[in-house]
Amino acid sequence: MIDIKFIRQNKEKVERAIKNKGIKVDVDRLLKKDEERRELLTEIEQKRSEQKKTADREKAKRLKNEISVSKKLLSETETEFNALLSNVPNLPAEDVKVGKDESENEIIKTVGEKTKFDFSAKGRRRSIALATEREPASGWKPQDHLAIGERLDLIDVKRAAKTSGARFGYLKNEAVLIQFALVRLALDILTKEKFKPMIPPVIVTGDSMKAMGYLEHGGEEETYHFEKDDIYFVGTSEQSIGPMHQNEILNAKDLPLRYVSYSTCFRREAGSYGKDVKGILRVHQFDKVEMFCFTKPEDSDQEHQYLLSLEEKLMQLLEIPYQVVKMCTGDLGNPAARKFDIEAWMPGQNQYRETHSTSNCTDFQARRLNIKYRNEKTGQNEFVHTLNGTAFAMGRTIIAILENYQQKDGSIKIPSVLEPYLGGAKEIRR
RNA sequence: GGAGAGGUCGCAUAGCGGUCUAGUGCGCUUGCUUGGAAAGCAAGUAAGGUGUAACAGCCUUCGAGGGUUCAAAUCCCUCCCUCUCCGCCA
Repeated sequence: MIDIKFIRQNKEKVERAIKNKGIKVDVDRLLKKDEERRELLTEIEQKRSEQKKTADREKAKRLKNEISVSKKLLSETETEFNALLSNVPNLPAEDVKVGKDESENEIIKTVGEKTKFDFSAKGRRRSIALATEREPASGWKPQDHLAIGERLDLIDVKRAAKTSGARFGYLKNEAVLIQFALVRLALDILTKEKFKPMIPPVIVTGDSMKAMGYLEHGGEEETYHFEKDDIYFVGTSEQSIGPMHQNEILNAKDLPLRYVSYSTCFRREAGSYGKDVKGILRVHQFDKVEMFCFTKPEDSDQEHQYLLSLEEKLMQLLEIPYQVVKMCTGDLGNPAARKFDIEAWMPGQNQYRETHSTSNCTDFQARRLNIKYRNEKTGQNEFVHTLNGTAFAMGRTIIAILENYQQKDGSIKIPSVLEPYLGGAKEIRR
């Protein structure tokens, strides 16, 4: 949520931000409702004050009726006001490029060479950085994760379709062990960085979900919503970690407050029919290790860079080539002021695909969640900033490993950083 | 799922139609006192909105929402949550 006072004083700026995010909100009407709302409020407050003071019962009764009429008007006005206000997205940060959609995102960094498959040394895969000399042997093409997964009995989407429908998958055998290895690796790295490990609820109330800012502008369609109880399955554990401190005033000395949480994530993937239908790249359910931070406002940009650096560190440990993409305004989403994605090179698809995402949501979520800290300098309670970032999204990271680490003989080399977590296993072979 | 008890200012508690502008204790802050500390004494001690140059003022909030009343922490209704006992269960 954006501060209504800020909108009053910066109308043009807000309208430009809305336009740049590719969203429609009637700011004029919002401001009109704001004015109406305040007028009614003043009127009611005056009458209430009078009503309290008067000793005349007749007058009190008359005031009571007048107040009740105005209150009804006020409640209607506020309903519309709130709806309009919650549709105002977070403002993009100054340094974010104005752009229409993902086609205008900027690639700001590329790390590692696209994996080349040099099989001249009989199935031994060279390190990513060095394996640049040769083209693949003639007639040989890297397989995609589904082909690999089925051949090595690691992934089963056919049976998942039978039990659960489209866009589900069974992970099997070493794929499962790799998932838990990735979880351990992420937790080991991040607990050293003072992140508190969490396993959160994957179901949250409607209020929590709304506060995180993912329901507006079509977001509702992306969620599994159980209307009977007004609860949602989370699409990411961010939606469960953020609301945890709802209506709290955090201790300034505890900031930045960092959590790393492991949870299953649920997405309806409505509107993505026909897109990424192969394998487990885009599924309704996957597990993810997620970072979430609460910071002082002045620290959030630095924290954002820090989250990005941790994501990169994790990818570098896996030795998977990737690029860092900075989202343009049109691809930021509702709550984010700035967002970076990491896209891993996926040889089976011959393209970079998103595996990580990190956003600085500034005070947008904190306002709705009412999470503050005491600013020692001003003596005031101020809203904190919230940030989130992927540590590992399991399915996609496993895809990246299978596709980048495949050998000519059909086996998969285990990334060396994961070996200790897999009892020293070095490869998957059948 | 069944039965019962309860949710009040950071914590603990009182209040059960107007005296609540929510009392008291603890905690905390400041001052006095002290060589310093403790104790003692005194004062203060929420959030939000509106408003203001800034104060002031005014309004709201006793789990949430509705209702009764001139007047609600207090009465009524609905919902949420917590605790105890029973049942079921990984």
